[in-house]
This record gives sequence, structure tokens and C-alpha cells, in this order.
Amino acid sequence: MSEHEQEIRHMIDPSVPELTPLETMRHSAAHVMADAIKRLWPDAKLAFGPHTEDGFYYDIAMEHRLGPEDFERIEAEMAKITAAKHPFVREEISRNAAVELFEEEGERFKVEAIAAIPEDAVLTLYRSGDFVDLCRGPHVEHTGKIKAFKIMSIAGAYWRGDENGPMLQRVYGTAFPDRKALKQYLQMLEEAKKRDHRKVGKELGLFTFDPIAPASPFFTGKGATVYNLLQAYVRKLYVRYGYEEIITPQIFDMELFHTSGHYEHYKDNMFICDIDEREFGVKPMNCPGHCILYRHSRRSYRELPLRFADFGRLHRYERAGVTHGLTRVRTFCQDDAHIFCTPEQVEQEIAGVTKMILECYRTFGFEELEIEISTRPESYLGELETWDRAEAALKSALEGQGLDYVINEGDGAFYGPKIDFQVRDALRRSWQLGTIQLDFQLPERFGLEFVDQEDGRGRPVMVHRAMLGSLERFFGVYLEHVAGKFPTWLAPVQVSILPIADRHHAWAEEVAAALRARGIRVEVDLRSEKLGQKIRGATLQRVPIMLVLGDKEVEARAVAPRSRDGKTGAQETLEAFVNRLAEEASIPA
RNA sequence: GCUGGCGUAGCUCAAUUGGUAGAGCUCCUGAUUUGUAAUCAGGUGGUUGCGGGUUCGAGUCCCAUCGCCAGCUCCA
Repeated sequence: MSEHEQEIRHMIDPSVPELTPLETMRHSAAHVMADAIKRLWPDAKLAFGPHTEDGFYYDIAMEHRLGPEDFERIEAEMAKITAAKHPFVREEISRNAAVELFEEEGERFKVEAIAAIPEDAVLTLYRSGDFVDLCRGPHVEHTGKIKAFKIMSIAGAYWRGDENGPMLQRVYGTAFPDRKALKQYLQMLEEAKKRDHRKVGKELGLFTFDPIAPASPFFTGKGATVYNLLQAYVRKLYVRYGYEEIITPQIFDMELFHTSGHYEHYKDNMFICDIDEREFGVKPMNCPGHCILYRHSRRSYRELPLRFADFGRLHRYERAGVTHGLTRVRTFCQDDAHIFCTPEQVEQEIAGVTKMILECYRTFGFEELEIEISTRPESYLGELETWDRAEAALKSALEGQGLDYVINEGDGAFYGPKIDFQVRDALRRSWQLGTIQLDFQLPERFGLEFVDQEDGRGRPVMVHRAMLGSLERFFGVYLEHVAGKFPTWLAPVQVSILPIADRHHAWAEEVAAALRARGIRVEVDLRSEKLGQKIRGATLQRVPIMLVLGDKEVEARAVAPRSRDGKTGAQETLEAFVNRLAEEASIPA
């Protein structure tokens, strides 16, 4: 649902959940901001002004182009309005009177908005001082209740989200119950800026981009090390959870995508080429290829469930302007798998996948989790009964593990219901990572079968599932979650060896060799620099462990460890150190 | 794709109203041999994203194009 639709719904639909006190205050702040802007630029015409997750905005049309230099003026004007403590007054109004009122004011967007509201809805106005707005409310008691606010940014937005419609100026602001909370929020934004994976990735030399391949990352040796370790960890899970990893082609005759339906629905997002007078497509998803492999031999019910995992590289033509760092790219791979099972096995398979996903997120330190089930949309394919059974299976698989979830009614794909997993990172930002999607369509389209116990023919259900989602995207999200401080097992350089003077180089090389022999990723800093400089370098690169080597260490065939957080450990023998580190440095089970 | 903004050395950034492109870090040389977050000196490095135009003269102004950034839309 677009923001615009939500806004319309909010204005008219009494079943929309009541606003929280904070949301109410922010929405009121949007009115105050609109009031302020109209005072400063009387030609301003208002569209919509809802609250958002961390503030509010108002879409406005006017001659003057707003810029950051205007923010202080707007804030000052808002301060006058809040100081005046104008009460918010609710007023029911007839449709005709409302149209008349807003037409008189030249508020054409409001007039249009009224037309979009169902006939039987009660229209309400809210007045505060001389300002009046079409609004369902609720609002705070008076403008003085808005204590701490700030104009954040300005951006373009379309009227009603229609890219052919008029472009409006969207003014973003935020508001909090007190100055302290606002300050905290602004600090969080600062922190997020510092952690931006595009910045950190550059600083740590993990990946880069080049205009020669837009929206397609180049991973350096260090970045690829992390990337491969993520895969290695997932592969370990696959062994325990009974997956077989397969490898499938990159480019297929378009016929495949005609069969799968991607040609019809997804063609605009595909890279397509003509070779040998045949039309080929680079795969945007693995599922059609997996169906081919499934169909390649006769399948017995005894083989099911079949769990095909695939780290195949995918290419999607994302429209210019929608790409973003590692989180939205044109080439990526997923920790993708498709489970082919009987309808009876669905519940237990969902439960298994869920268990693995939870284990995986715990490993990466994502403690907070939100789960959503999306159910049958209005237009769907397949039998109603199949859908009902599948939705019940999803719910009971989650309930069986004592997991809370919310239901997004009608938000499922046309081919089946799904479960989405969202995590919150260290800055409490929400990211969708995992997904489990049932699919009744592809098995049908590809004519997939299995031989059942009575030598009859059954149709398998296909379960699409991913835990980390795209590895590229996860890389970016995780990099921000840990602010570049990878745990030792994932760090591209796990140990940095820092000899103090040239005469310690031999011992440094010996220590490095011993660690490398145990599979530990080591770097030796042989530069002719002071120890402080070397420590600074390794710390900035977020190397988890530094080993300082001087006369004392050479003498005792020992090492003096220091962590990137500045903690220095007691001197210990090389032997003891390696043994202590071995587990921490290896991929979790 | 749409609206707006931005592209100067590998990185972070300077460059009066249009008037000879600079600094720090990185890198390379040398000196220094250092005990827990920055040793000193010297040097390399740019057709100012690419292509046109205006001008005596363009990093600066105009057009076009590519890329990036913010937001919108999209992400069956």
C-alpha cells in the first residue's frame, strides 16, 4: 500500500488503529509546519501531511523552492505558533461545505482528496488558530504541546504517488516529547551516517564501485573473504539442516521464462540478449532452473522433501535511481533454496526453515525479530482450499515454536502465501532479511510430479526461502549493524602483528607463519614506524587482535595481545595464544 | 524512470566577481629503531567524469551525456 493510500485510509477508515500519543503529536506538528509555511509563503497549497516512522512530512505546492536556508525561518514561525498554544478544534463538516471551503482557499489538492473519500464517510476539519485542515485527527490539545521539533529535509514527491502527476515539495520534519529525545534522535542519525556501509566499506577496503558497471560491486580480497565466510557459514547450516547445494546455469533460452511466467511479469527487469538467433535471458531468480533440475529425473515420494540450495549469481535490471550501495544492486546472489515437498510436509518444512533462520540471526547478533505472514491476495491462482490449508500450516509452524507474528491480510504473492522475517539492527532500524514463500504455481507450470505410495502422481509444493536474502544486501546491513567491527571469525584480517623494531621482524614472521598454519588470517606490519602509528593503523582497520612484539616477547617466545577496543592483555606464549584463539577465529558450528 | 543536488589526485577536501589547479592522508625514497591511537625530510600523482558550446581566457557560465547522492515511484 502506498503512503498515499495509507493516508486516505487514515482519514476515513475508523478501523485504522488509533495513533499513538507520539504519532498524534507528530501529526499535529505537521499541521503547525504547514501553518508556518503558509504564513511565510501565502501561495502554498497543501496536499497531505501524515506522520512517519520517525517524524512527519507535508507535501506542498508553491512557487518558492524551499532549501535548507529556509528551515530556520520555518522553525522560528512554528515556534511562534506553538508558543501561542492554539487549541486544535475538531469540526464535522458536510461534503459540500468542505468542497466550498477549500475551493475558496484555492486548496485544489484538498478538493481532490475529498472526491477520493467514500460517500458515506464523515468529513472532519481541524482548526488551530487561523489554520484549518481537512483531517481525521486526532490531535494534541493545543499547539503548545509540541515541544521539540526540527525541519529535517526537503525532497520531491508526486501528488498521489503518481509519477505522471504534479511534483510537490515534501518537507520532512520530526518532533519529540522533549529536547533530550530529539537530541538523542539526531545523535542516532549521526551514528548511522558514520556507519553507512558505503563509507565503512571504502575505509576498510572491502568493496568499490565503478561507472563501467553501474550498481554492481567489486569486492576486494578483504571483502571477498568476508563474503565467502558468510557463504561458508550458511553451508555449514545446510549440512545440519539437510540441504543439497546445486549449481545451475546463468543464462537460459527465454522459453524457460515463458514457462515460469517471468517473461510476462518480470521481463522489464531482465538482461536479455540474442545469440544464434535465439533469445536468451540472464536469470533474475533461481527457481525456474531448479524446476528443470527437479524434473530431470522421476521423483519418488521417498525422495521428498528435496532441498535444493543455490548461491547462483542473479542479475536484475533495477531502474536507474533505485539502486543503493550494496543494499540494492544489479548483480548479487542469495542464500537461496527451494524445497520440493508434499502438501503434508509443508508445515514441518516451514518449522525447519524457521528454526534455521532463527539460529542464523542469533549468530549474527540480531536479537530483535518481527515476523509477518502475508495471506491470499484478491487475485490469486490455485484452489481456495489449498490456500487455506497452506496459510494454516504457516501459522501453526510459527505457533509451534512459540513465535509471535502479525498478519498482512491480502499481501501475499499471487502464487502463494509467505512469511517475512525482519530484524532490527544496533540502531533499531528495521531490515527485511529472510522470507519463506509457498508456491503452488511453478510446480503447475513446469508439470512437476512425484510418484506416491500407490503409484499415483502427486504435485509437489515448492517453498522458496532465503535467510540472509541477498548476500550483498546482508553484507551492507551487517556492516552497519557492527559498525565495521566484524567478529573475529568474519574479520578479513584477524590478527595484526606489530613488531616494535627491525630486530623483532624475524620473530614476527615466525609468529605469522605459526598462525597461518592454523588457518588464521594474519598481517604483519613491517613498516619503519613507531608502535603507536602501527596500533592506530590496525585499530582504524578494526582488526580484532593486535600482537605487539618487542625484546621481551622475542626473549620469551611470546606475544603481547591488544584488542581493537584498546584492552591490552597479559603476555602469553605463542602456543597458548594460538590455542586460545583457534575457536574464536573459526566459523561457528 | 521522475524531481532536485553533486562529480577537482587512490581517499578527504581547497581554488576571489571567469584569469597559471592546491593541501592533508595514501603511495614511493631516505633518515630514524621506536613498548600500546599519528617521527622527520624529500618525491610521485590531475586533459577538473566524458563530449560539445560561449569567451581573449572555463574547475567556475550554457547544452548534452554518464555516474553518484536525497526523496518519490518501483522491488510480480
